[in-house]
Amino acid sequence: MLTLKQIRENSEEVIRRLKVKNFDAEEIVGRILATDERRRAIQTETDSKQSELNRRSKEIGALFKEKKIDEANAAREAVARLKEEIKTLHNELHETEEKLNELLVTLPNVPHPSVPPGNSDEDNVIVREGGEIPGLPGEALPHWDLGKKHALIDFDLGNKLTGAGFPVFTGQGARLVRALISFFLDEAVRAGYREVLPPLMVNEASAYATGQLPDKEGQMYQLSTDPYYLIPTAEVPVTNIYRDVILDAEELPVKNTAYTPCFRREAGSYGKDVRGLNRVHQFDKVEIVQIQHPDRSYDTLEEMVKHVEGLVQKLELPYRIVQLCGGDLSFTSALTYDFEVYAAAQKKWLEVSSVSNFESYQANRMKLRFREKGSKKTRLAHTLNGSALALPRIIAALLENNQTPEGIRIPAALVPYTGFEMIS
RNA sequence: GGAGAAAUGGCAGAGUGGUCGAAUGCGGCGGUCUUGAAAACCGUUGUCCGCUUACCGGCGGACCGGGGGUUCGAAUCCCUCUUUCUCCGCCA
Repeated sequence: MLTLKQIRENSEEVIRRLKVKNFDAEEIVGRILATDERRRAIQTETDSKQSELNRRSKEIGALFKEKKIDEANAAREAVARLKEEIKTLHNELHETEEKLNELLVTLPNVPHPSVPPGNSDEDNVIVREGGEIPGLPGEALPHWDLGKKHALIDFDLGNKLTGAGFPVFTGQGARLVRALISFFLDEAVRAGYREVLPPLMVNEASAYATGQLPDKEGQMYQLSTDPYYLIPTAEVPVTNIYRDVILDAEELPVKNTAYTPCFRREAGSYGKDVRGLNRVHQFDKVEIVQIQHPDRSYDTLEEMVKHVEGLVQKLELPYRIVQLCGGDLSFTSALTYDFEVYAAAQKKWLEVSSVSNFESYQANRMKLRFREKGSKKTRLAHTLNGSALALPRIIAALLENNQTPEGIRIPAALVPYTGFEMIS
């Protein structure tokens, strides 16, 4: 969430920039400022009363020690009312703090000044394109047909075992999944990321810290037996490693990578673009996460984009990088680049990665700070993450684009991992 | 799942109702000594909030696993939750 300082000192700017996200913050910001003022007034009063009580308690203790029992008892009665007042103020303070927090979490992150205005993905800006779109013959098959033809992906079986959106990979298909995971992890480790294998379920505090709660509660699978959520992305556990942590500035940037399955309910998205692997409830993804000094976080964002770009290039996929417009930007992000690859049989661009800078929005929620050498003050760090990469749509594009009369060609970079050059 | 024990600062560990944000040791930081380093010695060393301050800082409040309670006063007593350890059971 945004810091109170940010809102207090730049309220006009916050309101103005949130308009780029099509978010009208005017009223909420007003209420936040009023509630904050009230909170501080109550705290000042509580503190001074508490200070008095503390002082008197010490006096009473001293009186008892001097055996002045009557005086001590009189003093005890005298503080009774003070205690009542403090109790009332305390409750009020608590309520006000809670209310303030409830208001704060409804404010999305402020977009970076470079974010273009817009309402939907149609207003996103193409930053860069690369690779070549293959010319396929008219009878080219979409990946769901290829998956069936070569016994790589079984959607019906997944439906039997679990339900729609839980595909089963088989044979060379399963092997391709494993190869991609290993390839992506190796590339990340080569780029200096530490490999992490986190839990696939997280508690409420973790889901809250990265912003899944309360904003996207309906998108996560929740257990009914324990208060845990199935992770929608490795971002959640991996970023939360640093919840309530104070780092030394020299430790930055902190770079972690993790492969995990991801679980998403995808409530509200049906019909459009959900065929085959285009949208599923469980999928595999390698995520890269960085914690960086605020002065350098945008350089880091570029570095991460470059990393992801290197991956799609090695996979020889036609791609484009788009900067999300305000309306398409997620609740917690300040700036996001999406990667899309072209699936030549479907003739569709498929989103395979999302690389974002959250600035201090997540860090503030999870109290992730760092300290400059020699300084006593702590500052909020910046958090960033990106998919590197999400598998299903990569597989869709690989299968579709590389189909030949002899079978499906595996890009050279992947062959050491698959152990075969051709699916046939 | 059952029984017992425990949770204190970066770490180890003392503290069982007041003068305790907390002894001591280690670690960290600054210094003395040294050509340099080590050792030794001296000093310093948590976080958050509020008020104040041009700045250094000052004052007040909170925090000894989380939440609640008893008391004029709680690290210390009580309740509750969580976690860890030991034993038993189950188990890949």
